[in-house]
Amino acid sequence: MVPTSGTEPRKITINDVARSAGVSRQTVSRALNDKGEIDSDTKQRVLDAARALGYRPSRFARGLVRQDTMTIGLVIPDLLNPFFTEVAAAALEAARTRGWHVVVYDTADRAEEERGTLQVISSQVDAVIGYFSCSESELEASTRGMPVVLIGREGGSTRFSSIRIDGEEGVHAAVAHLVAQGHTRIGMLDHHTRAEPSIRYEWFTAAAVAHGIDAGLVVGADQTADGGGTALRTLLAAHPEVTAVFTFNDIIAIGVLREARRLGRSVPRDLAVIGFDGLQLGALVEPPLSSVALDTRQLGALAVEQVARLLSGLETLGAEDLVVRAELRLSGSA
Amino acid sequence: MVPTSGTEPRKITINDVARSAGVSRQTVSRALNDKGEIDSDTKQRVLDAARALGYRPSRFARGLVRQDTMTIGLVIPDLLNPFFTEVAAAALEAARTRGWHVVVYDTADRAEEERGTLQVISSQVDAVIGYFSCSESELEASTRGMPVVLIGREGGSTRFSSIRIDGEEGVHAAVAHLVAQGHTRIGMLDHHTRAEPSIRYEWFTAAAVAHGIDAGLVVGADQTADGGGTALRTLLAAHPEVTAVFTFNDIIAIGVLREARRLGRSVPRDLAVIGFDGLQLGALVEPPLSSVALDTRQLGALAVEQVARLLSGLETLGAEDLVVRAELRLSGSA
DNA sequence: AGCGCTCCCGTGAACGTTCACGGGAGCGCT
DNA sequence: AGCGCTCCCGTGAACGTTCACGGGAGCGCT
Repeated sequence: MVPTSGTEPRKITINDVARSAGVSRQTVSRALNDKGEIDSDTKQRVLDAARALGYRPSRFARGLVRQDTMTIGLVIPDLLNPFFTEVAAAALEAARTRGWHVVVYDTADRAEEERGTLQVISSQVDAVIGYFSCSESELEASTRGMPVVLIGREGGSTRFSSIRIDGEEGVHAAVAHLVAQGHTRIGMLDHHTRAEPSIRYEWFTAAAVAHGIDAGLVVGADQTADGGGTALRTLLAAHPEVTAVFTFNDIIAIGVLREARRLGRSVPRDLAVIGFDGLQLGALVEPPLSSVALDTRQLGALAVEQVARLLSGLETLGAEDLVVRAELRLSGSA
Repeated sequence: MVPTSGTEPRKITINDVARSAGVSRQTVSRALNDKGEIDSDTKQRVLDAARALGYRPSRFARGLVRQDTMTIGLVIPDLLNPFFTEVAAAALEAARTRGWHVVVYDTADRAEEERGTLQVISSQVDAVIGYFSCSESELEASTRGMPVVLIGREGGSTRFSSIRIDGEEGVHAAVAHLVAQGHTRIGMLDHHTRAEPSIRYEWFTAAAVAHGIDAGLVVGADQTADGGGTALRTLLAAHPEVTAVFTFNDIIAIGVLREARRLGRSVPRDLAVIGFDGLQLGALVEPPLSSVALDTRQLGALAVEQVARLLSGLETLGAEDLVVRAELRLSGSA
């Protein structure tokens, strides 16, 4: 019979090691876990046997009997997007202080990968924190009974907790600042992954209207630096009179800074720029980026905190507590 | 008796749901896993009971019986360091194509956290990819029998596989380029987390000697942009004649670019700068960063590939295949 | 009436580990 | 001699799920 490539050799168990070393499985367990109550010679013999056989303990069997580990899943669309890098780092930090493990899933911004992740995640983790683009019913179907905390998404149902990002005042302050600097033609580079405009655009519109300026100078942009550059060209081609730009996020704004330089426009003199997110990255570019900044560490900490409450059955945080405020932070670019 | 905060309510099991719904545990399993062979009314009753009780299946029990999931641990010192962000993203991507799960541990660059991670990781994952600063014997003690692939570290023993970063030629090319541009006083900003100089410094020294220039203009720098700025000031204070700088990595180089601007030095005219790593970030700063660039995606893919071979018992890759070459990539800064 | 088939459900066993407990051997002390 | 203690080791049970298998009820067909 030809052995197929799929025929795994039967898994080595603790009993195989025990037999090989001439001891009981309990003694093997003692040797491997550095417990006492074992002779040092015996211990060495067991360790040698385990190594010779290539034994690896089953984490499932171990986890089943001593139920002391907690693992959460973190689902993000793109780890290389600095915003999600910061969120992930914050979540990892908050999880670490609780001794939790974090399985990270990067869905590459594709619905297909997100669906695939949702299908497998429930058997891997005890709770989920994430940024999802699928419908709530899809989410519900694959996370039955599991705590789920959404980030940056207005939760329609009460099934899921969600951390809300409130930038209304911050965006208002940003527009007010630009107007105070004398700008009257302020463009916005929104994201364009969705058909409908973003809530950040709505905040911008409201602020513009409140200051009596045109809120219609809007162009969709890819959520990358290149996308920001391209969108800036489009915006300036359509509206050359624009002297200030507010962007959906910092990555787009950084692309704007770069493109402005290529176009020979000095920032902030010829073009004022304000982003959104307040990434650490904004301090590295020239000029340093002004931004409606939010505290990503607080965001991660809040998400983990809520998961902890959901898991323990404690009183959960209400929607009014699950908010991260974004505030205007002025730097060189505006 | 006062209930202590530690008294968890006994975990709800499949049997509790079965009893509540008046069926057997197998029927509960069928309902929850969308298997057939179940009446739709029964299924709904089970689902309701499960929800009412707050039942969450044990992933350990499930994993124990159907052994089909593979999980690897990824240990990095700082996810916010863009180099490790890229490595992590690459590893996640490579793992995803294999259907593997990845638990990420950020050790915050602290030996204590690294030790803590090592202690718990063995019961959580099937293999480890990581960047460790501890000794090999410590590593060995806590990863007994588990495949381990180290990145960017010369493996002394044969116990561990390691992905080597070979920048010798790339650094030589960088120095050659600077010399060709007329630079004779080239400084280096090494990292200073360790007592001994880095291997990148050794490459730099060898290249400098080969070109007959002084290799002694070296200053240690923190692995941050601020660290790079501070180190540049120190370097220029001691050696005002320096006209070019090679840095341990891109983050330090970006700090150098920023500091040069503050000092009124134009890059590359007054100061040429070449980094190491080739981060995507380098394209966002002004001027775009020249760097001895390595392919982080290849690095991640290679690490995951080796883990797969170690786990399956296939022939493993030898040291000569576990190499990522870093090559000079010129951009605006030099 | 008897047979086979489909639909639906339940019971014993197994996955691989740790926990709880029991107990033998050897030694020192009274 | 008897007792207690330490050191070392082994056996049954349990963790909570899925798999394999058996089987009853109901229906249609010959």
